[in-house]
Amino acid sequence: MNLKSLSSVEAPAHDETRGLLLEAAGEVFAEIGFRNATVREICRRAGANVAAVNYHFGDKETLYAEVLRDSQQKAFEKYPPLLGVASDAPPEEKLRAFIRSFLLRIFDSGSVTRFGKIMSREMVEPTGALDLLLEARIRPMADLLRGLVANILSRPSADEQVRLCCFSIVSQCVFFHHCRTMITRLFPEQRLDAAAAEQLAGHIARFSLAAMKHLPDPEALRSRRVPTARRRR
Amino acid sequence: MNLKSLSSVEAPAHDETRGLLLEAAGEVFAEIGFRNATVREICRRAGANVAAVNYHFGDKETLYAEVLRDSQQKAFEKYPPLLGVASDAPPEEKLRAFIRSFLLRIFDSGSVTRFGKIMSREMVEPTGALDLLLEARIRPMADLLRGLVANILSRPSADEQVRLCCFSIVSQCVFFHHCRTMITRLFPEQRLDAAAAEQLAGHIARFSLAAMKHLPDPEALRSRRVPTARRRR
DNA sequence: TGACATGTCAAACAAATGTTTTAATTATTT
DNA sequence: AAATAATTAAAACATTTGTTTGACATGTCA
Repeated sequence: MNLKSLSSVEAPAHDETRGLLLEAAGEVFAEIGFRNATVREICRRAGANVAAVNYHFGDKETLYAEVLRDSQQKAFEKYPPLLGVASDAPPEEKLRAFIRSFLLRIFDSGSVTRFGKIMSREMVEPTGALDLLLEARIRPMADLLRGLVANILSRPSADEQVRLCCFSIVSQCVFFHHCRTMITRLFPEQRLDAAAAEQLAGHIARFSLAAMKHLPDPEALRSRRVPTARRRR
Repeated sequence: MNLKSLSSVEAPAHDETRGLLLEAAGEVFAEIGFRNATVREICRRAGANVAAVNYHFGDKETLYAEVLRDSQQKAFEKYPPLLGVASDAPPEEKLRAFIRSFLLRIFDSGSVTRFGKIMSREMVEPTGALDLLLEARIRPMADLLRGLVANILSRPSADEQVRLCCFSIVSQCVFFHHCRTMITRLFPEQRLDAAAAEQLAGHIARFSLAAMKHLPDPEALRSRRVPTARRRR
């Protein structure tokens, strides 16, 4: 009857526990990782029976893959790689936007931050679920950044210098979730929240743009190393 | 008799298994981490009984702490922070040495590399063992770097700009063990070994020095943001 | 040699944990 | 309302894993 259709719209009753499990699993996996998380704890938080995970998802691993897919979707929905910048903007501005949304994706409070936490663990201890994200999300991001950097450096995308600069930029962004523990212990004065993201994004963009604009030319650098160079200074 | 003292010099016979356990544990912990490692696998590799770990070290955690202490010791013995640079060298040259030895410490083949692998995991999932290293090794390194950067930027050590630049430099170094998985999947052409360490160290030093030399002045930057700035261009 | 400390080993213990089973309950359809 | 399907619940299962135990061997020293 209409009562059924109505309830199914505002709250999907029949798979309510499935949703609760997904939510609880997201929390737990982000907090302590796939291996350390127990289905018992997940079910407890979801207010469900221990058997619920296996009934709704088959096994723990599939649940994890589902959580990763879900959190990644939400993270990129809220913070697309070039958030708030026109498609015809200059590459420097696009790079700033890229760095900023990267950091916001990490420092967002709430459930979005799960994606970053889970990804940190995937870097050190990859599961099969990572491969799904790689081609769908990560590689397009990498290609986008490579294009921007190539443009800024006026060099081909496949250039070694371009690749190295991409490493330098991304490394500064991921640093803050990978090393959060160490940073807060060594530098308690450094805040790590959404407000800090804006500050850090500004620094990383300035630092990287200054570097790329004034990087010594690789060809000149090579010839400088040759012992038979004509001029010593 | 002298037979005993002789054998104890060239090979400590009486605690031979202890050494074998330490070695095997180093391998296993570096490969799969503290949580995933089983004392059974460690003992198997050491050719010892399952009870050996508890007999020689008390428990698994103490063994882990011992491994971390040992690997850290060896890593810094072989690659001190300012490897191969005179104490009166200019700060730019010291920074180059700092970056280079950082990377060599990571990419060294053999048992030294364990330190980097274990540290990567400690960043994401710290154990109690991390605290021991923090004050003894990590903080002195951080202070050293901070001093160099402050010198290069001609700013006080406590300056925010200095702290941010330290982040930028260290992040580029640690990137290659934290994200090794992702890097090799996205950029199979990027080698990650001792030879690559030299190449990468060169890039990171050039990139960071170029950035710091040409970073816009923070005071000028702040005033530029003020809406009542006198001159628009 | 005999007493004693040290080290090793096989077996067992105890707890944690992913998964399965089977019955009960609830919802949906005929 | 009866039948059928979907979901939940409690208990049990099977495996893994850190640790302990008690017997046995080995070396040391009086």
